[in-house]
Amino acid sequence: MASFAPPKGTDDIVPPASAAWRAVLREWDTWAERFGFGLLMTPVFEATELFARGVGESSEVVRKQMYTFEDGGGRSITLRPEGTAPTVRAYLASGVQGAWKVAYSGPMFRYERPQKGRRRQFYQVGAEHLDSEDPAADAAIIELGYRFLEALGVPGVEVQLNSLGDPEDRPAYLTILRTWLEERRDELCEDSRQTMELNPMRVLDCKACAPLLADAPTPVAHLGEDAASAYAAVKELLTEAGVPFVEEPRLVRGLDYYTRTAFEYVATELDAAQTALGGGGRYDGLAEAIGGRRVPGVGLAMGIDRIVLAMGGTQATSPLDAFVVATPGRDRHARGLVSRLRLEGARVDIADRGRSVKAQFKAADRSAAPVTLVVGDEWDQGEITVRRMADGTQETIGIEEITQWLEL
RNA sequence: GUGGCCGUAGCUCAGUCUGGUUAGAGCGCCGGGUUGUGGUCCCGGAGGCCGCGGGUUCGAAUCCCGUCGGUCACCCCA
Repeated sequence: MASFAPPKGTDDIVPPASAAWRAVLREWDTWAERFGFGLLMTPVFEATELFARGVGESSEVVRKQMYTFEDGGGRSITLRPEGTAPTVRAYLASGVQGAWKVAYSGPMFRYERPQKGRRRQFYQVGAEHLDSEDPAADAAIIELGYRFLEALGVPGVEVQLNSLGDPEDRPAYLTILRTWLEERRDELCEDSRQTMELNPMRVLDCKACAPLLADAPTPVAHLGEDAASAYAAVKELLTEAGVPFVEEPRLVRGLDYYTRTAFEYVATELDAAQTALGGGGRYDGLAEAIGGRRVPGVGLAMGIDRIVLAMGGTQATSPLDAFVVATPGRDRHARGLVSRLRLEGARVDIADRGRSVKAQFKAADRSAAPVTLVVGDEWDQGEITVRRMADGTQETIGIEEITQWLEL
């Protein structure tokens, strides 16, 4: 037998499970629009250099997780591992001046060993607010993500918040941190000792060293004046908006471009390996890092795979309002009825022609539609039979009453 | 990149330790019982290179080696 399995670490997302995905994407569109974010679509592949410079050479993503290949023209191409760098590139490419609020959704790619909630091709929704330094933009982004998860009914969502400070404050802080880490070098795990050389701040995130790091100097305790007042403003605005959050001084994100605000949405009810539903932060230096002018910005990204996991298969609503069954010889009438109902906005389906009534009812049952409409000889009297599938009760009604009966 | 577990029907699995006629079950699917009624019941049917390759043997789903795939965790992250 031929193997039709998709490539390692990728999935076909098929019904009925895909219903949850559809719900997530719809909810995202709704909330992004409510918050005033336009739609952005960028290529799924970009020049490798964009991510190398944007995401950062010291990040795990760039060092060993990129899908990179050479195209027919000898260019080094990379399947996008995240959406922020492409967004900033698109902003610079578009020639737009001033604030830009965009939202996107689509597949991202990272070459890793797959496991639960972590795939080589995974899906994110994201939003970015460019050319804004106002902490209100940070707060609105965080609120957007929170409202979205709330509306989906994701249980146990916790917003974790931190500030990583401005680039100008970074060298002084890093010196303090390095010194502190050096003094305890022997107590750190092997990974942390390596991370220390590459990007000392990320050591703070090491779970194995967590007890030791409880007293480590944190970026939020060494903020410059501007970053400190911005952080205070973000917290105040979130409180006013009614978005609960917890401060997490050792929260450090894996991508190198973050400055000031950093946050994560954590699903406290999931296993440790999948708790990170999404996150984001401010990236005031990113546009310059990829060779553009200074464009401060803040954004968020969330993993649809993780959100669906956290929702725990809660979607139970029927995908159809009605299923139509045709008795022998009534197929044309039945199909005409289906067309009419669809035009009126109903979600209706019908089986292939030539199937026995019994087989059609079986299909109706499987479709989970709450009612079945039977088109039979009563059609000639302007009537059809409607059957409630839950309890098997049925009655004959006038054709014109259908719309009303379906409560459309 | 590291480690554990697992590959037999569409799905879940038994059979593997102790090699031996045509490889099984449940569920699902299709048809019939009921030529206009599903979900229950009864009957029938389709559907298997036992992951792949090599080796041992008179004989391999079963033993050995390799390989590929799946899965979970570490790392990291979404």
